Order: sequence, then C-alpha cells, then structure tokens
Amino acid sequence: MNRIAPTALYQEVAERLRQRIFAHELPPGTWIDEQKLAEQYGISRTPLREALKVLASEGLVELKPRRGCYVTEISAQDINDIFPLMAMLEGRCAAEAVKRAKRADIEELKAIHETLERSAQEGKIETFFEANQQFHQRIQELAGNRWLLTVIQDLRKVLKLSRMHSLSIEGRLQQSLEEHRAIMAAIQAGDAAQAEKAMHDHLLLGQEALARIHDSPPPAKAA
Amino acid sequence: MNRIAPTALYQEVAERLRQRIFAHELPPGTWIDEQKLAEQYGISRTPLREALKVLASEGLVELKPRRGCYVTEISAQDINDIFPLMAMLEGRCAAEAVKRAKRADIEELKAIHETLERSAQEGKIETFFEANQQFHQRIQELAGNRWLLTVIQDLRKVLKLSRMHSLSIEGRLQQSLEEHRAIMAAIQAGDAAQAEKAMHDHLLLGQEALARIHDSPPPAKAA
DNA sequence: GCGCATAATACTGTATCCATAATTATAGAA
DNA sequence: TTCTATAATTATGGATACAGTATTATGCGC
Repeated sequence: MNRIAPTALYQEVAERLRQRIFAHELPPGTWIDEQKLAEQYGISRTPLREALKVLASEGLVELKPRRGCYVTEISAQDINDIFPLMAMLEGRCAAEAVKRAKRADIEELKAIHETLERSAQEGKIETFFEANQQFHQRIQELAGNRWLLTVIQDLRKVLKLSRMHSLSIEGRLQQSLEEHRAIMAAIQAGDAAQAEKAMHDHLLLGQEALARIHDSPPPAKAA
Repeated sequence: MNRIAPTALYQEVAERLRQRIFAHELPPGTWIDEQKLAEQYGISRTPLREALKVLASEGLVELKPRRGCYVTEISAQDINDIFPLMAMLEGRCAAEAVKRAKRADIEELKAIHETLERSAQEGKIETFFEANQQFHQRIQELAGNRWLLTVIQDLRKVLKLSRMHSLSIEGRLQQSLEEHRAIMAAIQAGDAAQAEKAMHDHLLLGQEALARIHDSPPPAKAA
C-alpha cells in the first residue's frame, strides 16, 4: 500500500543507471548490453529500453540505431563549451537569489557555508562535496526560476560524465573555499552584481584548474 | 536500400507528435490515448511509448504514473521564466557569433536579413517567419557552442507549446524589424557587446508584446 | 432520492516472442 | 598466408499478450 512513490519501473532503472554512469562503473564508451542488464536487474527488456531512451534525451548515452547503446564520451571541447555556459547561468542564479532571498534564506545559506568551512578544515572531503553541492543548489532554488534550474541540472549531468569534475575541486580545496567566501560575502551584503561576478569566476576558475589537471595527469600521487 | 536515415521508428513517431503538439492539433492538457494513436499510425504501442518517454524528457508531455500521458500545460510563470533566460542565452550567442564570424558568414546573415526586410515589405508573413527563424538559428550556429545551441533549442520547444509565441511577432512586425536591423548593424560593425545587448533586448521586447496580447485577448480582429 | 460500496471495464505497465539486420567466424580461393 | 565471401550467431527493434490498478457505472442501503 505504498501510496507515495508510484514511480514507474523505467524511472527506477533510469536512476540506477545514472548512478552507475556517474560513478564511472559504466565508463564513457561502454556498450550497454540490454539482455545482461535486464537479467541482472531481474526485469524484462521493455522497461530497460524505455529507461535508455530517457538517458539518451539527457545526453548520458547515445543510441545508435541497430547498433545498440553506448555511454556518451564527452570531449575536451564539450567541457570548454559547457563551463562558460554554466558560469553564466549560475552567475545569473546568484544575482537573482540575492534579489529574492529572505533573511531566513541567507541564514540557511550561511549555515551550509559554515559546514563547508568546517569540513574543509577537518579534511572531510565527502562532507565538503556534499555541502558544496547543497550550497550551489540552494542558490539555484532561491533564484526562483524553474527553467533556469532545469537547464543547469541538465548540463551538470553531462559534466558528471567526466570524472575530472570532482578532481577540479579536490585539487584546489583552499582556493575553492576562498571563492565561496567571496560569494557568501556578496550575498550577505545584498550585492547582486558582485554575487553574480563571484559565482561566475568561481566556475571559470574551476574549469582552469581542470584544464591544468588534464595537462599533467596524476595531480598528487606518484608522478 | 535506404543507406542514410536509419532512423528508428520511435524517433519518427516522436517527431510527428512534436509537430502535432506545436500545431496545437494536440492542445495542452490533452490526454494522449496510446491505443488509439498506435492504431492510427498503424504501429504497436511499444515504439509509441518510447517516443512519449523522449517527449517527456523534452518537457512537451507529462507522464503521470498509472494515469497516462498529457500534453504539458505551460503557465504564464513559465513564459516569464523562460524569456529572460532566452534573452541571456541568445544575447551570448550574438556576442560569440560576432567574435567568430568570418566575412562570408556575415554576408550570409545579411542575405537572410534582406529576405526578412523584403518579406515584411511585401506582407509575406510565412516567409518572414521562416527568415526570422533562420536568422536566429544561424547566429546560434555561428557562436560555435554545441551546448549553448542545444539548451536554446530545448527551451524554444517548450515556448512553442504556447500558441502566443508566433503572435508576439505578428503583432509588431515593424518593431521586430527595427530590432533586427539593430542586431545586424552591430554584427556588421563587429561590436560584440552591442550585438549582445540588441539581441537581448529583442527577446525581452518580444516577451513584453506577448504580455500585452495576453491582457487584451483579440489583438487585431473584432474586439 | 442521495450516497457509498462493489463490480466491471478500460488503460497503463511489464513480459515474452518474433523478425530483421549486423557482426563475427569459418571456409575457400588467390 | 591473407583476403574475401558466405553462413551462422547474436542483439536490436517491433508486436502481441497478460497482469494489475484506476476509474466509472450500477446497484443497494440508508
């Protein structure tokens, strides 16, 4: 009698596949074996195929007619296209958020930011990532534009295809923290233009760090 | 032996449904009867359902579990969310296009613009719409950012759910033409910032016109 | 006469089955 | 030994059949 979550099977499957793709358990370029997967999940191919259609619309997989389904391989060009776009979009979010945020909203953001500071100091990478994600998402929600939110989330899904995405933060934790402070300060000051710029630059600096990593492969461990 | 276009059935079906939705032959809110449609197209429900999954990802229909599929009803709020977003995105396109355009590209744009002028003068609405569409699309392509293009096209699909979309141009043909002249002039002058602003304003003025139409229903005919 | 409950109908969601096309392997010829 | 052609195997795409749930209509009780 599960009244909530009347979610269809194909949606469940789509979500599970998303997680596996983001975790690079299914790396870019991988061929997706429908029969094996269906068997593995204990379902028929029908809902699985419907799930793949959804993932294809999201750009996570590519459906080649009569050739099967492959996890999308994202190019350096794609990364270079998406980051400036995200910088513009998230920048806009920050500006709108400042304009619309109530006192309580800012307090909430501040609390998330402090979690970020704390987890950075204590070296809790996992918590840091989570708080970082929350911080950005909360700002996007505060902007109050459903479609702006949708577009950003769609693009972020594509970015997650690249495992570098997370490395771009990990390698520059202190730097990232500084940028977050600037964003937070602008929001608290109610300065929309400054918040927009700070967020915009934050994203672009992330892209630059990522480009540096890309040039010199192993970032910290044995060279 | 059709070597090209090995397009799957579900894609064909998706495209036909898109056209019917955009033409308001299937108005927003309509329930989509899978069995009837499948019979009508002479296909089984399987590819039809796959097509519906794709349209749902595009936001053109809504899939309510165990309740069926309905054409998305777009709200005034959605319109107000999307237009400023499009203004920003198409503005960016214009700026990027100016930076990247070669001599020949500008000539091509100019040719399209002249078709626009001519069809406006001769009152050929259909041609005008087509040239208008081409003008915007060419600029977006010149920007050379695959993801920027994708995002804009996705949002435009949603806008097309509202039949007002076209009215917002028709009611202010001369005005729209003026704005296009400003855009074209900035591009020819190689002024990226000015092109961005002109394109941005062009979109926002379209939104305003649309809002005015919305307030006073019949725009030209008997009041 | 109105409201609620139960039953019947119809549609969605899933599974199984079949046909077609692609890929791979094997055999034969150069 | 290598390349090509043909055949076989395998996977994708589509159709049909079945099960479960929601909605609606009808009948009974208050």
